[in-house]
Amino acid sequence: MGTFRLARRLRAEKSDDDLSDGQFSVLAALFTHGPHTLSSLAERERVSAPSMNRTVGFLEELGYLTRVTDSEDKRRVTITLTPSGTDTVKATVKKRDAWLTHALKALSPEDRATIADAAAIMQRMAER
Amino acid sequence: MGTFRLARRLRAEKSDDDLSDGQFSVLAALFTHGPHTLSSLAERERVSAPSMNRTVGFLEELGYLTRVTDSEDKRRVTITLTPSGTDTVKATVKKRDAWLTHALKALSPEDRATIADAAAIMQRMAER
DNA sequence: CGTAACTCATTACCCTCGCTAACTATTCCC
DNA sequence: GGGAATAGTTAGCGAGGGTAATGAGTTACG
Repeated sequence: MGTFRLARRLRAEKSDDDLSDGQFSVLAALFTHGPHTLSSLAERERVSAPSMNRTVGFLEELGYLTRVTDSEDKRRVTITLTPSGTDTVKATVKKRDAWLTHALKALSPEDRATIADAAAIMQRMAER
Repeated sequence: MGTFRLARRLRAEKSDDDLSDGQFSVLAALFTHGPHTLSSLAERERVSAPSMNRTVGFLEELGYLTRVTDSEDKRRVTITLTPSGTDTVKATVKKRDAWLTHALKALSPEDRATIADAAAIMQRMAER
């Protein structure tokens, strides 16, 4: 179960970010997959709706996203990245890559390729 | 950052266990690496001493391990798996493997090999 | 057409598990 | 012998997850 330990390690590494993993992950999802409703976000991140609601609320306060109630179905709320949110995603990706790329540089090209392949496979597994 | 999502997925999958990841991880460490002191366990799991202390306390209450103060250095405490703890490790490993092996069976042998290699590399990275 | 059932978001509250700070007991060393 | 260092522990905080309950809006149907 070294995966958990690596996750903890990664988490520790980006420490002086203002955003937690879950928070950033939401911004990233909005960035790569466009606007979502609350529940679709919750489902995508495999988290309960109330949890996602809190995360979204936090990100809204920071001005990274906006909630707009749908005009057709007023129960629904459309969550969209603000320009500031988009900037943050780009900046954070860059920052986070720093440690990883540093760590990856210490590996052989073969190892790097292995990691990349495995990442793709894991992605598919997680989305199953 | 699909790694976090996979970790969450794995976590969800073993849900009706009585042990959390961290708790099980401690038992597994004792199982594979033998008795530890509190601080060595904390360091191995990359967790603070108080956190590890709580986890160990919990596992002690369940009768999975014992604390014995060292006779030479009475500050130190030796933490050892009980037979019940050993059984639990074996049983839990078996149970946890179920979902993973199921998921892995859906992959091609090449993919499985990739995952295995990557796991080894990640292990090394996490322990750096 | 009106009401019952359902759906989406939200609020209230709790639990787990991480942390730091502070304390105790023991050992080290001068 | 007494101060510094070390191992474990206790106390208390915060982040982030969960479930239950509520409110508002929509849909189904008698």
